[in-house]
Amino acid sequence: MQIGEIAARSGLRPSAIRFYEQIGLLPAPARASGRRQYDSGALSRLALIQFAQSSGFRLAEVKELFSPGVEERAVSARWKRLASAKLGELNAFIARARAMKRELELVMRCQCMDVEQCGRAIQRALEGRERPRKRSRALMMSR
Amino acid sequence: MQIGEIAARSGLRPSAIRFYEQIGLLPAPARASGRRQYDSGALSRLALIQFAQSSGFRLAEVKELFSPGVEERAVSARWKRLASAKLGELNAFIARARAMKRELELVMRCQCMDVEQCGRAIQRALEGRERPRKRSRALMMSR
DNA sequence: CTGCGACTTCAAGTAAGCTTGAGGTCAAGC
DNA sequence: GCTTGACCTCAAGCTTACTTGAAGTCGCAG
Repeated sequence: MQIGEIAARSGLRPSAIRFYEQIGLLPAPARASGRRQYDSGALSRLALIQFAQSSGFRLAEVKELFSPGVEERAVSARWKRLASAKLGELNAFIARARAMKRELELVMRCQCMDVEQCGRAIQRALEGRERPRKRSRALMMSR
Repeated sequence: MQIGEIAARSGLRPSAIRFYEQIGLLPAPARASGRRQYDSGALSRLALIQFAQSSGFRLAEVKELFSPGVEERAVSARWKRLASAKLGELNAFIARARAMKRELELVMRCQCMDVEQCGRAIQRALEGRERPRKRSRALMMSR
């Protein structure tokens, strides 16, 4: 299989596959006259990468999943460690999203005519309440 | 008020305030011997920016909130339009996060010893199921 | 006069996960 | 022999919200 075919089969673009190889996520395959030749093992590995990504893992975490340490020789052990950390992140994440929803519901009741009025209103409403010291950009939305 | 003081009062860094001015989010204030002089209106505006951000709006959206169009002259009208769109995004977002949680719970039951085995298992499990055509990176976690 | 701290501008760097572009190679088909 | 299409490498671009760094200015204290 050349890169175009494995790309089509996995639903990824050739550029993404080259990128995975570049960052060490996918082993460099054999070459025939300069072109990458893949086997079905590569396809499974791509499926695993995609699944992990869809479960919320970053590529760096997927990489960690792929690299056996001295301890966790079984991949299941690494999955479990990473997954429970990720579950915590997701919960924090959902909680933050819900807090945003509550703020948005307040916003829906805004009656202000101009930005100045609204700014003062917000300022009064927030007055005395402590401000987070460090700006935590907790959430970024999809495009 | 010089930039250092308004920064301290708003909890932002001077660099962030200059950046807001640069992208047209904050009007350029008067200057005294080259230095920016702010009034309390600027402080309210910063409070509004921070509140909008914490409600999930991007700076581009906040900018839109600040710019009256021909129609929506009242800021409340712009808030409502933006907020209802954002509510939709947030719901999609929470749904995606929950789907991730379900996948993670599957992962927690993994018994595989190595990556190859796990890759094949995932591949079999996903077999026949349609793959999303476009990669939608729906979620990014906080750092 | 010198040093200090706070300010100024402008450009470049950061994270993540790729994509895009430039410029070149290669085998097959006409 | 030439075109076409798929591949190659390497570098740079995209997005967002800033931060960081370099190099310079400013007023005030000592």
